[in-house]
Amino acid sequence: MSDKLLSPRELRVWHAFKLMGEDVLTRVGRDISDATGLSGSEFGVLSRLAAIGKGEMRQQVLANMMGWDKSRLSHQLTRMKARKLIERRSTGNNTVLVVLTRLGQQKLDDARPIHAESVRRNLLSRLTSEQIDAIVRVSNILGEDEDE
Amino acid sequence: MSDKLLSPRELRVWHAFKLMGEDVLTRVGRDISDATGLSGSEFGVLSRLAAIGKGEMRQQVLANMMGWDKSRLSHQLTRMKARKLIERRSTGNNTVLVVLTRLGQQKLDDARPIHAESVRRNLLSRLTSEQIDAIVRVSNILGEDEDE
DNA sequence: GTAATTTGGTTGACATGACAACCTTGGCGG
DNA sequence: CCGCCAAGGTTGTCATGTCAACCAAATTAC
Repeated sequence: MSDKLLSPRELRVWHAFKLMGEDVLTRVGRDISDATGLSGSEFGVLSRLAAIGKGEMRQQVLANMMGWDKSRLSHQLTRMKARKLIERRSTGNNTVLVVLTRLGQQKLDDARPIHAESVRRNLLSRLTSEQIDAIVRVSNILGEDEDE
Repeated sequence: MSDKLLSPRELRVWHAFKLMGEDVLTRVGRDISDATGLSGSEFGVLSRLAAIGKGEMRQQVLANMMGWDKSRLSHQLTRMKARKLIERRSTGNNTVLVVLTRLGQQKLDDARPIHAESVRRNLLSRLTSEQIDAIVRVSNILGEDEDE
């Protein structure tokens, strides 16, 4: 069990694990994109913004919710601003508020039912509730920091 | 259960599912890259090439093993050729053989133990064998084509 | 106070991915 | 033969990610 290399069985687990996420993510992303023109990332950002009531949020907070670093978020917001999906509002001190635009809100409303249907079709409806529970537990374990 | 939108519980499952893959993939990729300079994709390509004995393979076959389309593979191979990890050998007809170079083989040998250790540390050792079995089963289900 | 650090964010360069248009070779129908 | 079309790859373009360097405001350390 602890050779220097992975056994064929371990390798199969690894490949299964990799494919599992990529596959489903790709499908859901394409469903959203085909129907609304939003990318999966854009949908994610818009969703989080809208989730907190006023549709505005500091970048730092948003980055944490997405699990992204500040650079990645900054680049993404630059692109989304160019597409008029969000605005950046400076607060005088050195923080920036990200604000949902009218267009962003509307695209989000369009995309939500598509997203819900796609997630159900590509993920939830294909698994038993035991399997779904297992995923959530595994995800919690793997999301923990290594050294604790 | 079948509203137009996802319930908070469904949403949590979705977020858990997304994070699970990204997280672990990123960690393993970084371990390999830090230790050897190979990216995760490069490691994947080299592994597959080496797995089939002679270390050479038609692009088509390789693309299928990776689950990539031909364009993606072609771009990747172009970059890897520039880094002297592989060569392309034309076969006279219109197919191309991808061949592992000496450097590619050596980098692969360096990376393998790192990869094995990282996959165990970040994935295998953190889960029970029941959870591992569940992952493989779920992956098989989700990898099936939608319409069957 | 003021230097050193931390916090919040931007930017440039480069690697990676998706998609569509395009080239070439090989078969095939007639 | 000739016209077509499929198979195998390449290429350009654009979106996305990562990394490191950078800048300014806010804290913290002396």
